[in-house]
Order: sequence, then structure tokens, then C-alpha cells
Amino acid sequence: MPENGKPFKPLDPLLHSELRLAVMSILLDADSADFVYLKKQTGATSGNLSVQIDKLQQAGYIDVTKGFKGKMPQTICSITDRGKDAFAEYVEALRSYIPGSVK
Amino acid sequence: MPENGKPFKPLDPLLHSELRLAVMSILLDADSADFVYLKKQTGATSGNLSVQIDKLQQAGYIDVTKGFKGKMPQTICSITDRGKDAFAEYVEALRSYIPGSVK
DNA sequence: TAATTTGGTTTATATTATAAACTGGTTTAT
DNA sequence: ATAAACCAGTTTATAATATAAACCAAATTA
Repeated sequence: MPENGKPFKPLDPLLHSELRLAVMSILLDADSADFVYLKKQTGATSGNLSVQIDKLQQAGYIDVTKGFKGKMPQTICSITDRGKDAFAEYVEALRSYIPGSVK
Repeated sequence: MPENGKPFKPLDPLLHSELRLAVMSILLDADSADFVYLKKQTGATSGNLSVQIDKLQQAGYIDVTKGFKGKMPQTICSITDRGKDAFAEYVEALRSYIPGSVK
């Protein structure tokens, strides 16, 4: 039997989202970024970004710290170890869909 | 100015879907596959597969030919050049989200 | 010939993404 | 000092998407 089953690994739905993926990507590089920076880099609307940050936090993929910068509110995000793992696994899963990146 | 804008390329929403991506992946390798085979390989339900095949066809990413195999209906799918291009571009866009695959 | 299976399609539902509208506070202009 | 404009977000409404359940016609099997 040459053809075996389960060729495709499931894609973590929490990461399989353009904006959340972008946020994770930034945090993976920067290890810390605030709301304003994330918004600028992703081009997202505030509302969308706010919602997606929430989801990533609730999944334990990022840490969110609310404070102030001067008098202005500031939301700082950073990636967790769990988030790093999930991202790596997501990328690995992606490979299973891309012929030529078999390993 | 060290930090430039637009770091993330947009992800073609037609391909950014687990099942459609799997179908495209199979067709890219096989160049032709029927409904039954696609269903088996992806593990999708018939309904879901039917809908996603439709979308790919309407986008011009795949060709769909309906005929018969013996007396049984058969739906054969194959990838188009346009589909190949779109897939390549999608993978390229994905790279912009994955630190370490900068080029 | 009645039940079951095959190869799908259609339609309904649940989830998701996204933007619009809003809030609480700050800075600027009058 | 008060109004107007702005900043950093949150909440809520809406549109789009994914997915499965229900259905259908024909073929096969019992």
C-alpha cells in the first residue's frame, strides 16, 4: 500500500487568521510591542486588533499588560512560550500543505 | 528610517482555508483527482468538499469536469495555471509572516 | 422490490472576521 | 474654561465563512 492516510496536519484555527498571525509574527521578532505599534504595523482597525489580541491572550499565546505611558493608556503585548510553541507547530503544519517543503 | 512599512503581504482569502488549501495541494501534486479521492485524502464531508470545489472553480483556480466512470457519476478536478500562480503567491505571502524565512 | 450504498448538491447553522459606533480621557485652540 | 479635535482603546452589530446536516437521483445488493 503506497498511499497512506492523514497527509495534512490540522491548522490551529487560532493562528490561521491573517491579523492574529501578523501580531504573532511581530511579537516573535520583537518580544514586546504595544497596541499602537501593532496597529501601525498591521494596518488593522483598532476594533479588530483589540478583539484579536483578546483571543490570543485567552488562548495563552500572548501576555497583555495594561498601563500608562505618561498619561496615556498603553497596552503592551508579548509572546508566551506557549505562543512560540503554537506558532512553530502551525508553521510545521503548514508545510504539510506545501509540496516541495516535505522536509 | 530603519523600519519600513507594509511588512505583511495579504493572504488570498480563497486559499487561506484549510480544506481548499488541502485540495489545491493535492491537485498540485496529482494534476488531476476525482471527488472521491479528494474526499478520502482530506477527510472532509461531501457537502463541505462540494462547496469548496465550487469556490475554487469559480475563482478559476481549478477545472471541474463532470462525467461518468462506468455508470457512476464522477467529478474530476485539475489545477489551472491561474491556480498554480495563486498558490505560489499565497506561499510567498505566507513567508512574510514567518520570521526566519525572510528569503 | 426493498433496502443500502454511491456520488454528490442544497440549505441551514454556527463560527469568524471586520468595521462601525461608542467610551474615557487628553491635548489644543479660542 | 470651554469647546473641538484627538488618542487609545472597547463594545456591539453586521457581513462573510466554514461546516455539517439534510436531502436527492441513480446504482447496487439482498
